[in-house]
Order: sequence, then C-alpha cells, then structure tokens
Amino acid sequence: MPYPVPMARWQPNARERLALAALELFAERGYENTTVIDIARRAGLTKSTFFRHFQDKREVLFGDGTITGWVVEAIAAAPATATPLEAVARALEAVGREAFTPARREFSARRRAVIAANPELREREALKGLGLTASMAGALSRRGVPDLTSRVAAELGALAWEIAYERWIDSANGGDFSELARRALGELQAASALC
Amino acid sequence: MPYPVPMARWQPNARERLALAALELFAERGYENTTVIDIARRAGLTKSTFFRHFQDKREVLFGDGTITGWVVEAIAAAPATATPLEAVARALEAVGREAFTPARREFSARRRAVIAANPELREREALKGLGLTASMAGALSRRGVPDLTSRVAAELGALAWEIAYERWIDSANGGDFSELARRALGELQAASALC
DNA sequence: CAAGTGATGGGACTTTGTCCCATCACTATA
DNA sequence: TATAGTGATGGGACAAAGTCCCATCACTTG
Repeated sequence: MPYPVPMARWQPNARERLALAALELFAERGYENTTVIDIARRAGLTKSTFFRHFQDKREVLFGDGTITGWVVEAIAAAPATATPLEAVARALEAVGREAFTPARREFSARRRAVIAANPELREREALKGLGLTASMAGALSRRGVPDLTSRVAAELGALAWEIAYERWIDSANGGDFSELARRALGELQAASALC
Repeated sequence: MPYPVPMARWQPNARERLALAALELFAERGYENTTVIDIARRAGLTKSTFFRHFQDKREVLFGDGTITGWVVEAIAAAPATATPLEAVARALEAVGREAFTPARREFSARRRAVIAANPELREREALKGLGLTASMAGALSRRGVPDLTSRVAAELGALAWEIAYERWIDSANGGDFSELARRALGELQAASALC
C-alpha cells in the first residue's frame, strides 16, 4: 500500500544484523579468528557502530535481558498458593513459550556450539547464568519465600534449565522445551531427596 | 647458618610476587586503573614475565587449582557409607582446614572486595565457580552417586560455600570456615525440604 | 671449558575497547 | 521555504591487552 516507501536513511535493525553476522562468522571460522571489524563489515557497518550497540565482542551473542524479564514476571504471576518450585516451573514454561520455540531451535543449537567452543564466551555465559539465577531467587523472595529456600529453588531451576536446554537442542525431533523443563525439574526434586 | 647463601640469579617466587603486587594495586587504585606493566614493575619484573606466569590479567587473582584438588580428594576419601551431602561437607571442611585458615582471612577479605568491585573479575570468578561445582559433581559420580543427585549435591555445596565464605569474611571475630560451612549446608538441606 | 638450560628482558605487532569529532538525511519549527 | 536541530553512523587517534620471537646471561652439566 504505501507506495512511496520512505527510503530509510540507514538499513534497519543494525543490532540484529550485527548479531547475525557475528554468529555466522564465529561458526565459520571461530570466535578468535573473527575480528570485530569483520563482523561490522559483514553487517555493512563499522567498528564504531558495533561498539555503540554492544559493550564488547562477547556481548554480541547474548540477549538484552528480555528472557530475564519473562522469568521474573512468570514467578511473580504464579498463584499465591504455588510452591517455590512450582513458580520456577512456570518461569521455565514461559521461557519455552516465548523464547525457546521450535522455530529457534536451530539458531539456539548453532549459538550453543559457538559458545561451547570458546572460553571467553563460556565465561560470559557463566556470568549471565549467575545473574539469571539471582533474578529468580529475588523474584521468589518477593513472593515471601524465605531467603535460603529462594536460593535453593533458584539453583534447582537453573540446573533444570541447563538440562532441559541440552536435551532440547539434542533432540532430533522437535521436543518441547517447556515439557522438558518440567520433567527435568521433577527429576531434580526427586534427586534432592537422595542427598 | 648458611653463610655462603648462593645468590640466586633471580628473586624467587615471581608468581607470588606478581599476585601480591596485583592485589595491592587493585585495592589501591582499582582493577581498571592498574596496568599489567604497573603490576610487573611493582614486582620487579616485566610484562613478558607476567604473561609467562598468568594467562591474562584476571587470572593473577585466582589460584592454580590446588583448592579444587583438595575438594576432589576429600570427596573421594569420604567413607563409603557417607551420603553425598556428607561427602560434600567433608570437602568444605578440608577447604577450611587447608585454605581458609584464620591467618588468610584478611587476605581473603581484600581479595573478595577487589573482585566484587569489578565485572571482569566477577566474570572470571563465575567461571571458576562453575568449574569447581563440576569437579565436585564429578567426584561424587565417581563414588557411584547417580548423575542428577551428584549435580544437585554439588550445587548445594557451592551454595553453602558462598554463604559460609561471606559469613566467614564478615565475622568480626575469627569464625571457623569449616564450622560455618557445615552449618550453612545444614540450613540448605532444611531449605530444600520447603521447595 | 664448552655446550646447554631456563627464567627473564625487550620490542614489534594485532586486536580490543574508548573518545571525540565529522557527516548528513530526516524533522520540527518559524 | 528556510533554518536549526536530531541521531545513527563513519573515521581516526589512542591506550592497554595479549602474542610472538629473539636476545641475554647466570648457572649447570658433561
């Protein structure tokens, strides 16, 4: 309809283009053999612009906190009668619904392989994981859950996340992340009893 | 006694001198306001030598894996009848006995403050924490503990470590790390039941 | 006494990340 | 229509991290 499509001054979605270019290049030739300038060039941009969008080279593979937001909201929104672990289970379900959808499985698999192959990226992911766990614990505390219980439940949630994520990526068919997460959480709860 | 002390060609303990110089400088003027060249100079060495002893600037604040070794050995050495959490408790006790002694509390407090003040250092610590947790889980698995149980017990151990470490550092008197760790582990076990 | 060893010094080089200023299509206002 | 912003981008200078390779030289070994 809009015939006179206003020619944008710049190509849109610079951030997304950079992130995609980075993932491609990292997968093709490895993280350490890829320069920030390479990434920017493939995205049709420059080094300056790259660092305007991302704090550093690692950050280009990590989201902007949207997932953390969903997790926190889901925990807050759980019924008042829900146990801490039930609230965590709903958070993982929300992640499966909003983020780890079947359409993104391929992308997630590539991203995961790239991160696994590089220590710097694993390090960044470790920090992101701590942050997410702390956010879950905080959200549980705001529900009135005692401090240590919050932290334990959050750790179990993080562990279930990891396990479910791995199974989701590795499942040849299209397993559902939400289901896998719920199952993992159940297994962990059972395992806790054996400690 | 040793009159003819053989004059060593170089000052000994280059690695330790570098680590000490780094901690001092980071505490004095902050991690990002300290150059690797600054550190080397204070230790009477050069940048080349610094990078010969440490992979990167962050690593200068982190040990060489000795603690991990003690933890793994302690878990392996626990009686066959010990539960997973009991084995973990012995590992934490070993750490208190070998590493977190009263004499090193002051040092640990400074080191902790420096790390807490810098994102890069927190990131490195996060990765080290993951490694240690994985080591504990591995040691438990080698005892025949089922996989998920190992991982849960290791996570609880890591959490108890964090909590006990913080309390140990903050205790004005000289609390004993081993005791604090055992108590923290007990509290976490109780908290697990409320999940 | 000669050859070797090994921790250190030193300098060239690439890359990351910071800073600051220039550019220029688009926008709002007069 | 003229004019003064706005804001995402470009570009270059710069400091520091980290890599590489060769030189040095007290000590050791045969």
